[in-house]
Amino acid sequence: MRLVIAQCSVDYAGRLSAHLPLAPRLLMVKADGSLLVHSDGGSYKPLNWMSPPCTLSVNEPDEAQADAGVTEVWTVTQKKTDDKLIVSIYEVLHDSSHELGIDPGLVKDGVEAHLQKLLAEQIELLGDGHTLVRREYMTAIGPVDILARDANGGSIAVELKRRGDIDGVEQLTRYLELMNRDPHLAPVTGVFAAQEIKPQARTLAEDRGIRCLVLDYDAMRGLDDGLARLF
Amino acid sequence: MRLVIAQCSVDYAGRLSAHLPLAPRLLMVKADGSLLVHSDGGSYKPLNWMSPPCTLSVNEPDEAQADAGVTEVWTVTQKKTDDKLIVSIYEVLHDSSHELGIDPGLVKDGVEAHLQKLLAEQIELLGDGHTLVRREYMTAIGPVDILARDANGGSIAVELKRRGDIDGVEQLTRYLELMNRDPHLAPVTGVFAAQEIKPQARTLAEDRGIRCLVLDYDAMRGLDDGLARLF
DNA sequence: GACTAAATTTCGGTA
DNA sequence: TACCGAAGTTTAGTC
Repeated sequence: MRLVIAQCSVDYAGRLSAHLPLAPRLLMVKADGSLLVHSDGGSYKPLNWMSPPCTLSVNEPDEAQADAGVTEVWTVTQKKTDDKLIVSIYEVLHDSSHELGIDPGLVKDGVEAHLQKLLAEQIELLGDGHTLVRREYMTAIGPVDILARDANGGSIAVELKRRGDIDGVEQLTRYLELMNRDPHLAPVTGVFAAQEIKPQARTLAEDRGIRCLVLDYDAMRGLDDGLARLF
Repeated sequence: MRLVIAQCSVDYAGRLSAHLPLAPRLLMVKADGSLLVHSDGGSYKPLNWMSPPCTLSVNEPDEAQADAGVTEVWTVTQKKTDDKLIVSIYEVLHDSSHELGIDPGLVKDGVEAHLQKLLAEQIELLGDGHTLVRREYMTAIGPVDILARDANGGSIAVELKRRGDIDGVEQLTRYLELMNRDPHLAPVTGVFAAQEIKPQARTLAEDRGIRCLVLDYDAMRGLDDGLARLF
């Protein structure tokens, strides 16, 4: 990895056009040739970048550029998409290279997957007498997060989200439409379950006869830990 | 901005749990206190990070950590979400600080906006005899990208996307439902136009009587450039 | 400020 | 490998 702090301007041409005016920035060149241009603030997203696979070539400025004060021109190109990133360097303030090797990688524990597991274990949160049929119930247009039955044996399709948005209601609506055509399942009732449900999503859901259920992740996890301790 | 290359392991606890085993990595500390942990490959996304506003505190390792070879422990906390990032540093290979100042920011030109402009200019791509009514036609639930009329004077609502996904079809469906209640407009036909249309989105659209139109951005742009040269 | 839609999205899983 | 959905999404625009 090569780290360069430099006064530079940047131009990107590809899926869109973008330009960064002259300012000091960090240029990070990774081992795979990819380039990240970072400022000293904002989020984890760079101001501009080129994803691998790509190639970096360093060139002399032409006469006009040299007159403007450019000392180096970096061109990063991606073969597949024809994207091009051009960095005009005016002054290098720092330049260092480091051997890092390949990273062993991240170990992580997801959230929606965990929520689904917890709700499947605590299916009575849907209401008294509810039973689990199965998780990830396949349909022609994709898997329904949870299929259950209520106390009367009616089918319940559950769509799970961390944040309940309109998109999730649409998704569940499509599933319900399809499943209600299946005589083995119909009638199928929808439950939209999330840690947080946006008012507009709730309105749309209830307007369509879909029940909304707000889940308390910490409580569910706590109960799960409690169960784990008991057995 | 402070750049540190170090042997380190990283633990994150917050909306999920994540762990990075011991390896050399880049630690980028931005002026706003945010921290990015980068490896020497992958995309622009860091292996792990903490978004601002957050605070970084550097501490001595406890005895057990010191015995394991830890020389410094960085703790980054975000007050609002209670997220916590802990970096255990074993060996510092590089450490430098740089003044960058605030960045003037990115100037960019989107694609969807450009596509809309081009299609409005080349409205006959919708079919012979089609005429433009207006772009960004406002409805109660948001603006329709393009409203046009076909050769028979019938209304056409066009939803434009770079990538035609199911969401876009749902969006257009909502517009059509609403617009067809307006006697001045009805009947309104839908056209789903995109550079690329996903098979599932196409199926859903055609099932609802919405026509799909694949746009050739380069050709449209080329034609536009040609027009620009002519006039 | 809340909410919605887009992203040069990236990333992971599955058919 | 392509496609689809989620993301500690982030970001930008609109109401």
